[in-house]
Amino acid sequence: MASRRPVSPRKTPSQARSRELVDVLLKATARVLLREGYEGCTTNRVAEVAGVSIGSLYQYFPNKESLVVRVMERHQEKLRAVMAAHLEALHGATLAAAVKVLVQALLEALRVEPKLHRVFREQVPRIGALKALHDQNAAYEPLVTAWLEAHQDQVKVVDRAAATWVLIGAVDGVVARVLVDRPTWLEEARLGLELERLIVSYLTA
Amino acid sequence: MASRRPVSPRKTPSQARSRELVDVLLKATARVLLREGYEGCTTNRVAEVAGVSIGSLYQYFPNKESLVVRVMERHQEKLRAVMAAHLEALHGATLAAAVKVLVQALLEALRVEPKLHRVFREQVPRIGALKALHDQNAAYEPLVTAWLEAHQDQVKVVDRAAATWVLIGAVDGVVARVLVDRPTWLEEARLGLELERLIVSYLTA
DNA sequence: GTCGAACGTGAGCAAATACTCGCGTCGAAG
DNA sequence: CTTCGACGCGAGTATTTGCTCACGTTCGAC
Repeated sequence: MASRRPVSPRKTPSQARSRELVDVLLKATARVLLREGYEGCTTNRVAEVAGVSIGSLYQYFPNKESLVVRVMERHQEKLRAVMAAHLEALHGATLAAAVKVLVQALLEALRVEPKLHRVFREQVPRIGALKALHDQNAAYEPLVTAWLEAHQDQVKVVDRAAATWVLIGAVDGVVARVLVDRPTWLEEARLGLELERLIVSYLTA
Repeated sequence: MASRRPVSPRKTPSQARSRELVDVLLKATARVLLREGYEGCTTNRVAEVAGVSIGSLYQYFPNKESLVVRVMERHQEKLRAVMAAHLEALHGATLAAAVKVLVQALLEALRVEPKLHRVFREQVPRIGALKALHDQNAAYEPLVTAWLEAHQDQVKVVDRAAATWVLIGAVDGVVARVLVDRPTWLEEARLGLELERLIVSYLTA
């Protein structure tokens, strides 16, 4: 292998054809990730699947990691968009209603590309620039804490910081398990109901 | 790299010195995993750290994956042993008491080698023979379901199968989050209390 | 039409890495 | 003491893979 981690800056696509090329490359990366896994996702293979020269790939992406980072970022932006569309309904909602909204928003977001989401979780290592992307949902910490504070009259919580991590961890864990072991449950109402019960009962018991 | 996935069977250590060699290799693997991560855990590096010839390594381990598999198996055996030591106290316990026992058993097990545990979770890919080891806690499914059935008089659960996955996922998720973002909490009582509340309130709400 | 810049190409390099093989050493059974 | 198999060694091989570079092509401004 050549020198590890080339830092050399790459071109930014300016003309239409090169912007399309970048798009084709990212789609190919996702495709390869799905079919061959992270280890099989080599730069040469991505270029081949994209029907693009390996040299062109390296004009816009400095290394393999940056490819996967961009694909994950794109995916997470989609998730955020789907969730954001639901969060309007939060204003002035009771605790139970708010939880329902949040859970439904989360589940609908996960239905966007569950297979790809699973590959990210199972195979993409939590290393370097990729690590930050995995910890994305840890970024919700202040939001959850604030939300708990806003509903403090309806919530029985001793330690708000601890409750925040427990909530995030628990929901994230259930989602991960379902994604891997019972993916079809994403389409069923039961999962949402159980998640709501998990959250509400923990907060109000 | 040589031919992928050599299936050739390896020697089983019979004399004392070779059994020690295998032990040294496994300890070195754990050490390298901790310090250099999974990607940096090459067979050559493991042999070097172990102070052992690369050839000797390949006499007892057919490939890199088998090394990591053995290290994870060893670790999981330790966890099981720690947990098993606590599970005597389960007989005839009430639901709340049983949950307390289970949570404490789990937390004590996690305190064995949390750093290593974290590396397994964060970096070891869920691929091939390693995948099964990651899904270890999914193996608790029938036990949890049976346990729910045994306490059905104290538990308000609609769908026992769904509840099982929610429980396993939630606990696993909280543990993962704590291990990564708040490792010091493993030593504090608060975490156990919150976990108990999460489980008990979900089951009895 | 012309010219310079952006774009696209793919053969091929350099480093890394999983793994083998031939040879020397040690241990223990007789 | 001899012998034989288990043990241990590490230089070396086959292959992969991330990445570069010299060259040809297309685009768009003038």
